[in-house]
Amino acid sequence: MTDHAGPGAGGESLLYLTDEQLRKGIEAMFFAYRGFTADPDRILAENGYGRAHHRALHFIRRCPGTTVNNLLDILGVTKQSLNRVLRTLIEDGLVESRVGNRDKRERHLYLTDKGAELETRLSEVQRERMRAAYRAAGPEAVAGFRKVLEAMMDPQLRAHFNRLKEGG
Amino acid sequence: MTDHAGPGAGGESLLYLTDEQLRKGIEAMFFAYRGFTADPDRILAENGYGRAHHRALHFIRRCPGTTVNNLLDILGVTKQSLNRVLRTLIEDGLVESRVGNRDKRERHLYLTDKGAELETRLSEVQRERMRAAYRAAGPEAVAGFRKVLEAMMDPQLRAHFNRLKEGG
DNA sequence: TTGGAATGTCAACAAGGCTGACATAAACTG
DNA sequence: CAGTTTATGTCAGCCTTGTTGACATTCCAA
Repeated sequence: MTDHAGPGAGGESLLYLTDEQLRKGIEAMFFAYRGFTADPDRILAENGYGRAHHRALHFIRRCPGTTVNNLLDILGVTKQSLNRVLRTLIEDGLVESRVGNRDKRERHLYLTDKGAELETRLSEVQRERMRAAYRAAGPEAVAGFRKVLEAMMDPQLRAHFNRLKEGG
Repeated sequence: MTDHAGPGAGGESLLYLTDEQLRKGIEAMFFAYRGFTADPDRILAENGYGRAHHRALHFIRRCPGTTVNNLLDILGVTKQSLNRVLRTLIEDGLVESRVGNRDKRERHLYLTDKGAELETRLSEVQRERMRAAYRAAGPEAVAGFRKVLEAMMDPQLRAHFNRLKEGG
């Protein structure tokens, strides 16, 4: 893995990165993302949902009462796409949509108990995979992992990312 | 970012991982993957291709002469899906399919000059994003990043991953 | 020679992106 | 108050990319 840290501890010095090393990182992202989504995908398929539903459930749990517009920003899809997903989740009683108090144009989204239950099941297997990977890789690796991922995001998404409640 | 590494420096000891920390890692994967694919997606859209084409081009470049079956394993899609993509790439003169010598049922896949050119353009922007993230995060972070990603893969995919030529 | 493997192809279907157009209600602005 | 903007929902249609099932071809190997 040739750390090749350059001179001092602190620094951004030059970091030699061959095309091959970078390609390997690209492939690592590709294969890891497959693993990352594999477990929840199975549960979703059993219940007749897809990844789009998972994403909505995840962020509604994380930001209870979020508006549709905020969710659109986070997910980066069109309102038509999101609406299709939300409609089924609401019809199926997993998500509740409440008209806003201050601004009655806005809809605030919440998980119902049933929605929270499915979200928990999905999240559980995914967290378990993360936990196992974190443990296998060790604490320093975890810190590095998150640094690189954060640096890889588009700035606007990084802002969203950092705005989400940090639990640790 | 409160790394919270647990007691001593060295160890795998117990690594306390709250659900919130794990969720944050999940979100990091989600947002980072968006960034990861954003740049090539733009180039692909200009040329009327999609991510599936990119994946095929990437692995054909990495494994020149690979068979369709091998590619199916790596990509994890059905032969019908892959075939649709390969057909357009072959029709457009980006990929060449040569009948095998030893086993004439097999098709060996190669990029044409034109295909290599597009792959290079796609790869370039993606490598540039990786390079920037790696540099921003620092060498130790890169090592950790790859450790966690590798631990996150399904074993079978990890085997594929490790079989790919390592440039560093 | 026959079975099975590797490949290709056709058809149909679904999820989940997209655009464009249009509707409604509420809020804001002058 | 009139007009505009904002937030949301909805309809219709299109595309990519995944799926399954069925079937043809080719050819290695027993």
